[in-house]
Amino acid sequence: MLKQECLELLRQGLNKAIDTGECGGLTKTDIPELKAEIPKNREYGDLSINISCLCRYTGKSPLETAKSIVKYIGEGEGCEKEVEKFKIKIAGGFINFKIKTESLNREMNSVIEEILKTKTEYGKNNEGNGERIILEYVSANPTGPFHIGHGRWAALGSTLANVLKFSGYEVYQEYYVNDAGNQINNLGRSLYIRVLQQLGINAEFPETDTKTKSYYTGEYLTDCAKSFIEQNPQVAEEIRTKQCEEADEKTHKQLCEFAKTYILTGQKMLLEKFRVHFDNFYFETSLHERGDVQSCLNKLQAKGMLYEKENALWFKSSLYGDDEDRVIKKTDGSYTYLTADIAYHYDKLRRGFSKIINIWGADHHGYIPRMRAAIESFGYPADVLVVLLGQLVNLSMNGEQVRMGKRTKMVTLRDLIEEVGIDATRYWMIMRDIDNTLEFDIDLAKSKSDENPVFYVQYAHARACSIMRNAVTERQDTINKVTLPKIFEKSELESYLNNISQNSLDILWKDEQEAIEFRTIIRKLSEYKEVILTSAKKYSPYLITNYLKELAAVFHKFYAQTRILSEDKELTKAKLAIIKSVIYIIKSGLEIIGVNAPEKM
RNA sequence: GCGUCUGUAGCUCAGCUGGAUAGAGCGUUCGCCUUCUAAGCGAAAUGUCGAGGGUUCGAAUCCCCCCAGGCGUACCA
Repeated sequence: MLKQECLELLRQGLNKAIDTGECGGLTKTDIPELKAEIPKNREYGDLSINISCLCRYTGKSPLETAKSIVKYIGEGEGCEKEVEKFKIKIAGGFINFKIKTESLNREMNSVIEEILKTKTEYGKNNEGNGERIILEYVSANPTGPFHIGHGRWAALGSTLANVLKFSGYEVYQEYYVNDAGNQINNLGRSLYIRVLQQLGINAEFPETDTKTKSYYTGEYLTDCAKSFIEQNPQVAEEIRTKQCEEADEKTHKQLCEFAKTYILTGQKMLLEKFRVHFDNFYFETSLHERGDVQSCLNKLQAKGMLYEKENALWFKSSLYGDDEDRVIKKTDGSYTYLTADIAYHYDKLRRGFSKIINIWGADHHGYIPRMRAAIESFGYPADVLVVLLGQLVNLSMNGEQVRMGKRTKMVTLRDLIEEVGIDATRYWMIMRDIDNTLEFDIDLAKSKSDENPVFYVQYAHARACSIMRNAVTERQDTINKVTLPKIFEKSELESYLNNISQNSLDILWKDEQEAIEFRTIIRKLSEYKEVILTSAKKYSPYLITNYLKELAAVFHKFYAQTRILSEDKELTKAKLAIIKSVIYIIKSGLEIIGVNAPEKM
């Protein structure tokens, strides 16, 4: 890599300058990490190293410091020097490297060669070195359909899993099902009302103002009630004859179980459809059944992390930075949500994952300190737990905000997917940083125009594919009304691309004007590696959508100004090598974010 | 009150591990289809980077404070 070579040259110069005492107080140990970057303004050169940060040690101005370093590099005088591959020029505190054309072209050739050899695997790296990560996301309650926010976590989580895997992590995707607690009782009671209604009995949801007893009044339980009656005719008959205000214990249990399964099944189907795959669905009830919750409490007890107060059992989370201690066992003897969740996270640790990543909605942020406290109580470092807090989604339609309430009529994820499609929904859900509230404009996401980044990127892919097709098929010349022969036999072209040699690409650099265009697009392609890496390191899938949009823009521009297919077969082949590379990278990027890469549009 | 996220062009947002003149897209105006998809390309205009301090050779970027908005602040899950 030329970047490393620049840095190496600089290091050599710097060391000599230090040895000869020209760098004032700068010693070899306090040299900060220097970076070679592509300058925004390309007139400065191809790569640039900023050495201004050394000035505090050297006691000289940036320019003087740069001069004393460059003095010991290569041939030439003063501010302009030359080495085998670069021309070096000082500008203020910047040392700029202009890569000599021949080296540059060779670098470009090698990028294309690597892409064509690795195909959609280009950019794969081993940053993670097999580290085992458990990624938990969505984990919606089995009490209703997914709302838009769940869609964001689903898209984000599945993409993150893909990026991390691409970067050498081993990722286990898990979904936690909160199938215990009051909410399930509420669900069962709500289903009972719907069943009564379906049986033609006059029943309404009671007005409630207590926090522990409420109802899910959404329409979705109506369908659930229908299938309950269908599948449990005797029970339905009993209910009809008794017409009680509330179901008896046994029936209630049955209703709870039915509703839970019904909704969960629907959720699973929707996730699959949305291209989100979980390795495991983890049930809260299983924790209770195995006694894991109790044994986890024993563990905390043994560590002196629990105490009794006001007839409840408390967890000393404030010992580890939480604002206050938290109730672990209520006065009525039941556990809080936190209790089971601590047991769940303890289980994650026990299963041997070295990193626990959770995607939670921003409304759960207050929950982080107590969870972290639990992790630390068990003797694990606090940073094994990474919580990615996702800001919520604002939906707008016809210029109006659509609020998403949970228990009233709302726009669900299913509605959204039906309206705008899976590709657009996924793309839109991840294209903003997780820290930003997402403005989801349904009309825009639906539009098949340049306003919509999804189509812009997909269109670039389809366009590129189209060129590849045209290269190996006969075409109609509409003006002269003749059939143009195919330029290549399919096998001929494929064999060329699959066994690419760098020499065959040298033809690209003959025409100076075109060479500039080729370099622009190849440089963009080579950025993909870094985008993947940063995206994985920062847990930021949106960087990939940003990149894809930029790559698509570069390609569209390239397409407009450069003719690919021509009589010159050798040149055409080499150009097609670039086009094929573009296809691989876009395809790879879209695959990672779970969006289709259509070959025709 | 406390915690947390956000505040960059009319709109939606990049840039925020500090660096050389702050970038896109949309919208506006004007161009480009006689050979590879015009779902595209080109040109023009647009900014007290929320305000104020500080650190630094250098700040949209780091620190402090203030202002505005979202979210949270349960023995709910």
